[in-house]
Amino acid sequence: MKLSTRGDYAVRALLELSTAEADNAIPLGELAERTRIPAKYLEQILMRLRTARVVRGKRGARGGYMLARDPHRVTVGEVIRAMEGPLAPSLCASQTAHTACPAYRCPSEDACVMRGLWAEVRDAIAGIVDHTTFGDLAARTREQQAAAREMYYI
Amino acid sequence: MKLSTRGDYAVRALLELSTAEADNAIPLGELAERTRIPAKYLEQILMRLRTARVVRGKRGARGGYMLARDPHRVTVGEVIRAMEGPLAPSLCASQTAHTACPAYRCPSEDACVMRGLWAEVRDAIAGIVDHTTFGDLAARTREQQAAAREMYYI
DNA sequence: ATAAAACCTACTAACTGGATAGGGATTATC
DNA sequence: GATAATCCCTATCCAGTTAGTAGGTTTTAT
Repeated sequence: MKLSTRGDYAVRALLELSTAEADNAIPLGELAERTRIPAKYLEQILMRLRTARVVRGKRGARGGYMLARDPHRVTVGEVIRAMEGPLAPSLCASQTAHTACPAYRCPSEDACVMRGLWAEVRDAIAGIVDHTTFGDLAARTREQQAAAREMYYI
Repeated sequence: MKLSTRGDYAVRALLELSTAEADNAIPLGELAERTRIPAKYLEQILMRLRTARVVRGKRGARGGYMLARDPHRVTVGEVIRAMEGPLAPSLCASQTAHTACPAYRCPSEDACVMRGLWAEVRDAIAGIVDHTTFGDLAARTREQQAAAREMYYI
């Protein structure tokens, strides 16, 4: 159930964008440097995120990338789905990309025991990632940093 | 977060073995036929499951495969891990195969916001699959079949 | 002895992940 | 209006994994 680097990179880059000031575009090069993600690879990821309407690009000099919305309105789940596809372990249990069950002995959608289990798992994952926004993550990051500073002063 | 066919096949084959009578070995060919999984591929999967001590093979004529334990003592989580690796979205949040966080800006294990989130997801998944056994699944299957028969008689 | 079966190793084709490369289009600034 | 910075887009490449096939060796019930 591991995330590919694509998903991991996307989340990390967005967290970086979320902690930046609103309406302040960060150029690819700087974002890549800050996150230590290969620039040209990050560019492709940002293209996907743009297609998903999660980020916006501003062209030309002084351009860069910024969140397309308020960080509190961008969920982690939406980003993971954009990068990795549906959350469900099996497409027969997916709400966003449902397909028929591949099992030979699947009695019917409603009666399929495996599908029931995969749907439980999907709901459990979605319950977390769809209710966590980049606004939340940015806030937690700030809290952590404040806590670290306090430690330092003692 | 999708399962590969390997994981899906493994679970389906084990469910088939779980509904069989105890101590009654099912030969590869029959298991493949019942589940409609390519026989030689299923064989490799069963080899892995044997290494994981989930199934046992009985050689020679009248041989076949059977569960190595009572179905109620084989969890879905254990099988998924054997086929797909750790459940956690990132290895930094894995309990079974922990490694350092790959993020450049990771402040520390305990303070890492991303790791916290991935750990939540891992716990949510594990909470389901580690508490669901093939005994449970077999029972649910029998219930469904009984319900289907009842429908038929009405 | 024979046939049925697990066991094991090697191979292959296709796909995916993780990049790298390079050119075209747009825009702020001088 | 030239220029430099920047996004935008497509192509290519390599390595590893997935999904499957093939064919042999060993064990065992009959």
